[in-house]
Amino acid sequence: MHGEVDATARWIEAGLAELAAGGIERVRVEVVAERLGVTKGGFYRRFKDRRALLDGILETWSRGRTAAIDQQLALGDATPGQRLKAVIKLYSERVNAQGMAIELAIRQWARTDQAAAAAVARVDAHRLRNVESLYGRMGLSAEDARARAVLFYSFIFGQSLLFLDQAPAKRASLIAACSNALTEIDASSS
Amino acid sequence: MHGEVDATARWIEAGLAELAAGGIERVRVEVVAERLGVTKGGFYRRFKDRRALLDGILETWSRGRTAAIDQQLALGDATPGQRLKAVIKLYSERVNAQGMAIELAIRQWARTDQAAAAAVARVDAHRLRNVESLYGRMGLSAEDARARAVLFYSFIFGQSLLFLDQAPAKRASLIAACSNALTEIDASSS
DNA sequence: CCCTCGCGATACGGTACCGTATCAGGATCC
DNA sequence: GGATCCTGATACGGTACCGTATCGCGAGGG
Repeated sequence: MHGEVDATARWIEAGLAELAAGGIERVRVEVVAERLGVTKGGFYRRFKDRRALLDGILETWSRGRTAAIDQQLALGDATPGQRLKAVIKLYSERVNAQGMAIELAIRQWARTDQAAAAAVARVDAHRLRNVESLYGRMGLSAEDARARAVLFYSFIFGQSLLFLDQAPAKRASLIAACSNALTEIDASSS
Repeated sequence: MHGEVDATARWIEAGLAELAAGGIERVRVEVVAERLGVTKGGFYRRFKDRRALLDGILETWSRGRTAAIDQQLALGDATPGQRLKAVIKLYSERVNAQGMAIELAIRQWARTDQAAAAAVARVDAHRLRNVESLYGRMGLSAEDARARAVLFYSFIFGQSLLFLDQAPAKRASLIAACSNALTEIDASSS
């Protein structure tokens, strides 16, 4: 009986780790196999080819991301501002370096791969809808909420591009300042 | 006589094009040679190895970026707000898709390569200094100006990650809205 | 007019990877 | 206790690339 994790999932997991470590180009069948401590013998029994692994990675990633958003949506009594700050913290904290590395690698990959681009678009739509509604609840018009949501996520991804090696302390205070700027609403909308 | 462009520069130029098209992993000696319409025969006469080409690419890129900033600094009678808007426009316009593709590819590369990380850090420091001083001239404290500059560049890179395929019209209006938000200063700093 | 020399083409061996085919060793079923 | 599977190891041919060595050609200098 298969009391262990599905072996297919293990291949995908290892593929994601490799993706985080060196981009999609490093997700090679034999390299991932070595990470798993096996040879590629069993790979082609579960996956048609390397591309099938890549598609599995995309599927797992996009499912996980949208699930995380839905879960974050479900926490009950936080104000919109608190939730926005929580999202920024979630994405900018050192704990999540692996997740952000995967995110960036997939986005880079999406520039030349249709399937990856579709997965990213799906996840982004989910994210923007969520943050947009938070800004809406803070009193912004639909249009302003949309623009603010775009600015919000642009910041989240942008800051991870900007701080490649920055000292954590300095980085934290800068992010906090931006976090404040992004979670305040002033009445001076044009 | 060598009336043509330096052949070394041509290799680097072609390498940058390949970098934009598919990331650093696609910058292969034989691939770049094909783009130039030659074989790799002459390559190893000018470059020690593939790594030397990559270093040349970094050098050319970082020099070009810092030069562009200095030049942009030199335009005389624009207000800080106008200059900030001009920078956003410069980076977000479709014309510059190639430049942005190079930028993102190098940043992804920098996640696993020391030399690339150093080049990016050099260019970023130059950029942040410039934008920071513009915000300073608009009346922000040094600290606030710094944070605002970080937010500014995070947005610039983030939006290029966020809009992989978006319809240009929708994209333009969203960027305009963010552009306004980033170039206005209100007195409500904490 | 030949000699040399810089240049790119060609040819080569080596490596890392893909995908296929085949094989051996345990579990499972009868 | 054998026949049957399921699984991962091994072995193979093919491709794309790296870096080196060699060669032929055309341009200048004597």
